[in-house]
Amino acid sequence: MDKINIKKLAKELNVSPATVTRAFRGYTDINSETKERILALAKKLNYHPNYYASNLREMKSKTIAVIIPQLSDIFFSLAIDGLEKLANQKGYHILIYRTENHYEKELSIVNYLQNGRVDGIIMSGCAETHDHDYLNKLESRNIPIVFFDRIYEDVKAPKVTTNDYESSFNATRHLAERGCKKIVYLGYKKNYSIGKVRMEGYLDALKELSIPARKEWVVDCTDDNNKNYSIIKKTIKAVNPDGVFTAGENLAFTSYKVCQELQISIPDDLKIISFSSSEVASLLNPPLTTITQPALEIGSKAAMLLFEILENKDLPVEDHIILKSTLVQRESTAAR
Amino acid sequence: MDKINIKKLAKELNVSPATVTRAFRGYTDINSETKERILALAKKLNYHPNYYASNLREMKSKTIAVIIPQLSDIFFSLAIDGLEKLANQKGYHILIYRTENHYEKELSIVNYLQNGRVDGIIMSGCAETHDHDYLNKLESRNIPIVFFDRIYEDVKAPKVTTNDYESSFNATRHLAERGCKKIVYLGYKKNYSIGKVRMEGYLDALKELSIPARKEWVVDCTDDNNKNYSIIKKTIKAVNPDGVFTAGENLAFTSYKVCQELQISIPDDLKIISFSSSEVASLLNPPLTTITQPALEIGSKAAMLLFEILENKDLPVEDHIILKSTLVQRESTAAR
DNA sequence: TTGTAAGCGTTATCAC
DNA sequence: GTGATAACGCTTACAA
Repeated sequence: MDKINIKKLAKELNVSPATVTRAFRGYTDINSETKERILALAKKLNYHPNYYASNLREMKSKTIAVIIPQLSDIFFSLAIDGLEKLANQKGYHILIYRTENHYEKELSIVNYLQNGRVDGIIMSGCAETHDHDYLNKLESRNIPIVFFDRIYEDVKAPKVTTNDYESSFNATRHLAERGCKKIVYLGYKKNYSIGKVRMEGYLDALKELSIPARKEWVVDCTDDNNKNYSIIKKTIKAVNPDGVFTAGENLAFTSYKVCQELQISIPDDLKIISFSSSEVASLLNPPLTTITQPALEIGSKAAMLLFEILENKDLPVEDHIILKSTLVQRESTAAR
Repeated sequence: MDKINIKKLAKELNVSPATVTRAFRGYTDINSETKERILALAKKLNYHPNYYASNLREMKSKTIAVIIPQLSDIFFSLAIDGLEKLANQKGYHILIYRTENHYEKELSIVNYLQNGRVDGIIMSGCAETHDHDYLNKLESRNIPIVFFDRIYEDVKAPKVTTNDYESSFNATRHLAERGCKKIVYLGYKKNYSIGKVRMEGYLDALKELSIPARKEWVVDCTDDNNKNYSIIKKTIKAVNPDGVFTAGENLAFTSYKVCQELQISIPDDLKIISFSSSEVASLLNPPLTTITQPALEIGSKAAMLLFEILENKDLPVEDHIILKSTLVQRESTAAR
């Protein structure tokens, strides 16, 4: 069997290609009997309108790109689950790109997407400190962006985040209220927006609590759990903190490991609180006090914003949606 | 500024569109000076060859679809991380589709993909017991599939799995060797291939150990942690097992929760072993004995197979790659 | 209700 | 080295 296309299908039935299109697109100006004949043969021959030809003709793709650092982080995978669900309902398709936190990758992905392949982009950035010209170029192409979680303040685009500053502030105070005096902040490289904001919440809380912050209390971690293990171990040995606030759950998990090895008891010797979206937090030993982000909702809100823009090019949309995180207290910060 | 395209760019420089293509595709039959002029203006005008036009012309998309039940499962997100990495190296793009374990969704996704949108498909199925004609149709379109983890035996396509049967057998024996006599298997609906295979490993191990299996020891769970909570609680109360073997880590996590509430001590009253790819297993209370799957490798192997097929349409590729899982013993199955 | 024909933006083929 | 031209498969005016 030769490759089927609209012309062959049309010829087979003695109709024109235009009529085949009418059948497939659900237009009303077509005899219902003709339509049935067309769809029946199409099914038999396994004909489907070629996606690329349709797109070329229509100049839109019903596809969006999602750019994130990585997938195997429960926060991002939840966000994408939420986002995909909405996209699916709206008939959109999702291309996934991972930056692995490399600026160069982000740059090349975004540049690539200038080719009109997607109608819009949802992203969580990894290059806060870099120049963002490559993103502004998208505007001239009418490819809208929506940011979530790791945003760029200097790019004019809608954003969805949680109340990171406030949450960090509260987390730090939470530790202090439970008696901690030496509170370490384990965060990510300061060029991530969230790294910075969370650190600021932490520092401001210390200030308000009249705890003089020390340089060695603020620790930059990486994406590599093994490296983090060394970093955290070194920090705990050097600083001997009684409280640890971590910007990501992996850092908390790794801190648990370090404490296990150093025979430091949580929460008696050291209290830990962490940002986390994972259900396992409550199953750790001891259960981990978390600031839980509404990851699914963040994803679907970001998608919602993008679709609003795409479906309503002129109307303005909300500029910055802030979803609240929740502090869930568990045993890792229990006062004894 | 009007929308830029190859014709306008060519006109601007007094060259033909063909020459512009030569510049962009790195062909050698072009004056290097001309090439530079073209690329320079292209950059200035932010011109990129239209993706859909190229694809229509070339009849290939350098895009693959990945169909999975969900993303927020560490196994799948790791697999996709591995897969994306390889795809990226090979210049392929990834479309993500979630079935949420609904056969209808899988069906409609696969049918949709008949439109030539992707060059190939990598999938983990959710409809073992259904008819798989929709997948066979892809063959006539020359769209290859590679399965991973949740495979369909009756579809002729390369597969990547772990040694599920053997691992389940060993896990069950592991429990028995540590004194368990009433071993419950918490699995997923039997129409998943892995659900079935893992159950068979469990049942055969019981047989070999001369432990008569009882119907109520084999429990079907769902994708909903709350529902599972009720199911597991009911089972533990009814059966009062001394060993639990779970087919997925969420089931183990949930079992921990149930034990917490019922004041059942792990591993003294009940030992637990589970399939899991998550790094948190070792941080649970107590640390969970796992059968750890090489999730990243599974993803990249599946991608590798697909690319081999795509780049070498005629040559046969390996039919079934089996990667070994590892039993990592921790405290949840300690003999006391 | 249907058919005709133009055109979406590329790229491959051929001619020069 | 370069240009003209046809085709990829579809959709949409417009005509009938």
